[in-house]
Amino acid sequence: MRPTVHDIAAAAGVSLATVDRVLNQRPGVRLVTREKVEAAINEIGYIRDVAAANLAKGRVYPIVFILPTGDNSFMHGLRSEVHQATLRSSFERTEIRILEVPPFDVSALVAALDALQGQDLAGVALVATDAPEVRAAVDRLVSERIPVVTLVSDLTDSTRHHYAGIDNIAAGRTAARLLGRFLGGQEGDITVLAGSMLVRDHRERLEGFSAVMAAEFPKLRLLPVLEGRDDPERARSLVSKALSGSTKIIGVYSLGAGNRGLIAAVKAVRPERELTVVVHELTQHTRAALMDGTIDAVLNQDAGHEIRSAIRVMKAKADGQGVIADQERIRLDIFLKDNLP
Amino acid sequence: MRPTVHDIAAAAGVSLATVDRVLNQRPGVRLVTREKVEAAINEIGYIRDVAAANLAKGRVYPIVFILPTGDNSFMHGLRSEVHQATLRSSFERTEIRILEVPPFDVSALVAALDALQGQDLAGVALVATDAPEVRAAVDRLVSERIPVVTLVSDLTDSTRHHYAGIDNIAAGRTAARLLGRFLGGQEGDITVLAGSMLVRDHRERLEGFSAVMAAEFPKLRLLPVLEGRDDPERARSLVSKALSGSTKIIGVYSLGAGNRGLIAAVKAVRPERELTVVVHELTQHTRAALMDGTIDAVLNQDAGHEIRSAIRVMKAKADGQGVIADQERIRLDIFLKDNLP
DNA sequence: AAATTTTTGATTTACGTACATCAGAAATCG
DNA sequence: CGATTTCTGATGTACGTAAATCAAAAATTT
Repeated sequence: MRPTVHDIAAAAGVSLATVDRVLNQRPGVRLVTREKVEAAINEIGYIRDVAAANLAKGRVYPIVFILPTGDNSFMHGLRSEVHQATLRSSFERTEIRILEVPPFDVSALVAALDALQGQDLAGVALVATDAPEVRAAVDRLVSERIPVVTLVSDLTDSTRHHYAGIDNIAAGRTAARLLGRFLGGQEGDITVLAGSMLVRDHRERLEGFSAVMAAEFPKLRLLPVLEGRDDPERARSLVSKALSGSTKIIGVYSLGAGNRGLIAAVKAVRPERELTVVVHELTQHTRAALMDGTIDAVLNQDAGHEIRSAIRVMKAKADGQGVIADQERIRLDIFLKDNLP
Repeated sequence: MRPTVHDIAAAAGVSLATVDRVLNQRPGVRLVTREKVEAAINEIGYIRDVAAANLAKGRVYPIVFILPTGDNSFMHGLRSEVHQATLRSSFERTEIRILEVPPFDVSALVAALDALQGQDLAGVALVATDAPEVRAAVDRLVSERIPVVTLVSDLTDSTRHHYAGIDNIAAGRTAARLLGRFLGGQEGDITVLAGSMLVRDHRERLEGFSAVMAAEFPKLRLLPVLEGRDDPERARSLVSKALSGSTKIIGVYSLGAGNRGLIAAVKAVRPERELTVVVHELTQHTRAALMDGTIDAVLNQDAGHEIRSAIRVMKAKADGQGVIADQERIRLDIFLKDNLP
């Protein structure tokens, strides 16, 4: 059986009350006594039973998710996964609140973050727009000892505790290799559709994609990036225009959301044009397009895993505990039509 | 706050003791009273606080893992993940025991399973060799109300509670499409290296692979399957012989373990021969081969996830609880050189 | 109706921790 | 040295559940 507070008390030759004072950093313990107790804790390898402690404390974890509004399927999925999590909240002792802010809107995000200051929170998770103001607002929360986790898109140089999302540079590189290999040795143009260069995940995907394309597939030329702002209609018109503008386009990489529009644009030129298409985020639209051959591969991050991981990490940080790093690594899923879940 | 046993007692107009008798199926409650209590439980939506119950019971979960011996890296990895789990056992209240049996050995596996009968276990996890005798032995454990989970390779038609592993037909299909697309429109032979057709995962991978190859890549011909018994040395000699036997081989699919040997065989004919190679299981050897270009893609199942998932599921079953299905789905990882973890 | 059996209630202890109170001991101050 | 402050111990209650005991009530049997 693992040691308890009683064992510490016995080992250190002090009373239970003193052990409690040390463990919970309450005042009224002389330095020498405190050290004696801490030595005993280390020696017998005491680890607090979090379940029992939570029971005694009646602990709950108030958590806030800040998510972008917008009607693309990926964000819908993310919101829906947070709602799923709220259904489990009585088991997990969480109290989840969702704030919605306009996408790519720095000041709205900052305002939402600042409004959380002073609240007693076990954690804040946000889809970050990568800007200095946002970073500063996050740092303010962190300095209030509130655990902060970035979701999907990370924040450069901030002090956030954790990032629950994929390695976007690797994702871009992977997309490039898939597209390049699928195209065999063909020569032609590649068009890239992004959401916005204001978010770090999109920038990083592009960076990885461009690097591998340049280094390993010299016969493929990248056209200037289209910014669809993750909006299906805008994406459709941009891609349509690009396709009619150049007949040399043989590949498409969509690194953001709004793929509903992209799929429509590609379908409109089929079957006259042969296109190899790699996109991000598995939704009902991209899934159908993968099945019917409009798309060749979908790169995905599992929103459910991200949300659950973010919650686990925030709770652990709030308790000053560690996490199983490997378990919290969000993986890049690659879906071909054969391995759809 | 969620309702407690006290709330049930008040709602049903009975004492705490009676509620306890109903909840824990203890004798001494009249049918009408029991129904009254059960009605109250449903009405107020009581859910047992598992943490508090475990605390009160001093509950531990004795779990047995039955793993094949053998010196291929994948099984080493699997064993190592179980060891990792034992390190967390004081937190998770598990008591994990590992039994080792020779690989592909039906009677040894049956003997190990039967030896567990009558023991008070919270779960048994095994890498199944797919045979009727094994299925019968598993069914015997299940009929003793011991939760049984198959790991990595499933058992046909058994009553096991859960399978913690990937969809191997999908894995085979995916391998075929990757190999087919990477080979462009080339014509030639494909050689397939398996471990043993006695295990269901290998059979299923082959089935999926063959199906997609036949249906979508008619220019690629499958050579007879080589059975390497997951042994590196045997794999090396089989593949070497095959490569020197036919100069038309342009692709290799290794659906089992022992890839150390396969890699050596491929390297021996490089760079004269151009081969596209897809293998299963990410190990230090396959990782290095992916990096240096010997291998083009690695399909992987995350052993750590499988073990942790198996433990979560066994604990939940032992408590008669449900699981988050999506969380327990083991995903097929596809690794190119760009997205290695 | 009495005797017996079955069912129910009341109460207590326990799990490991948190937290509060009060008295007593030890240290520090004047 | 006494007075004060600081530290420590002893003790009790609580969290939500499990499990046991014993007494009392209700149902059943004779």
